[in-house]
Amino acid sequence: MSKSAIWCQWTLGAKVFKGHYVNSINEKGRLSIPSKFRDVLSQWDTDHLIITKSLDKCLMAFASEDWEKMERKASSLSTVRKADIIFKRHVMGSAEECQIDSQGRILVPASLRDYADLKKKCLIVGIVDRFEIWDIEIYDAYMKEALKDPESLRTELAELGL
Amino acid sequence: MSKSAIWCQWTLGAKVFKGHYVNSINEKGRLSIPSKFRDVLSQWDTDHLIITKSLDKCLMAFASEDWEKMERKASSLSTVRKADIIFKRHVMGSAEECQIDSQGRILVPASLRDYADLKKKCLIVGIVDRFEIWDIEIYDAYMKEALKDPESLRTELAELGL
DNA sequence: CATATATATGTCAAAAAGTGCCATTTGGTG
DNA sequence: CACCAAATGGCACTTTTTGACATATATATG
Repeated sequence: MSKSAIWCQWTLGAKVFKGHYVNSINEKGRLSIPSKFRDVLSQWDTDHLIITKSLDKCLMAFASEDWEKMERKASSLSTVRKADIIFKRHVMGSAEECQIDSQGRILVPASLRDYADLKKKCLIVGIVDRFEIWDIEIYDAYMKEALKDPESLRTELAELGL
Repeated sequence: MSKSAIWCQWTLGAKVFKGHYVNSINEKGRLSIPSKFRDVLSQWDTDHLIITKSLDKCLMAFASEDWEKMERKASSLSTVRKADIIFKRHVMGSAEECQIDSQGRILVPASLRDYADLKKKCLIVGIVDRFEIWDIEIYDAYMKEALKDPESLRTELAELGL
């Protein structure tokens, strides 16, 4: 499937994940999914998410349709090439299906909670076809670092036509 | 059999092994299999696993159906080529059948336990048609090393369209 | 061959983790 | 300010995991 085909899909009026939300996770790992995001999910008529580790210290959440695209990509990766295996172990291996309960919450599995070091306040960031879950302090520190050298970031992005 | 044929099988709603779980192995080598994985096994209507050594310092576990695929592949390997023989000795030769008990536990045979250096906390990683069992410290060290240069990993993966 | 030692298995119970439901709080909107 | 929807907190209940202990089986040793 070409990239442009995917892109078309998003331009045809489909709802996408966007925006920043700060929600709290409790001691047992329950976290409310922002209602706007539940709206987005409802267009796939699904009440579950696939949650997995990002390469960054945060989690990624997908609707199952989009997760399957990831799986398809992963299945074409090598079983011996190092980068490929690392990706499969880390990203594919840690994926878990999470049911959204009647009050719009999920239980974030313990190992994922630990990985992203989710404490209390979580930042939920919509990124078109998926969203990320960060511990808010970690996110703040990360962005502070990322924006420390804004000029070279501008240069890189400008090269991409932005 | 082509890769795409295998892939089709997974898209037809079959449950697959996925997710990271941290369980403890006791002094006698007993280890709980995550209940989600037992669900996956139940679709094959089986209560035993084939466990063997990975090329990495961890174990691999298969449902018997999928193990047979491995055996078929192995039987097509050369009897004289070095890599083939090593693979057969190491992976096929060390395979053991483990019964899941009424509480969902297996006894990990001593030789395999030693190989993977399983101490207390084990990480169990679902990888579609099999799962891996790691000592958690070894896994962390492995991933830390693997992710040490995240930028080049990102670059490599980006080249694959990820 | 009898005995000691280690290894394996079965069962029980405590502890930890996950789930469902209801009540309260929060925050936005008219 | 009153209303509504969204988010959170609390509690009871279920399932899963773990630890402990007793019994059984195997292996080694004198």
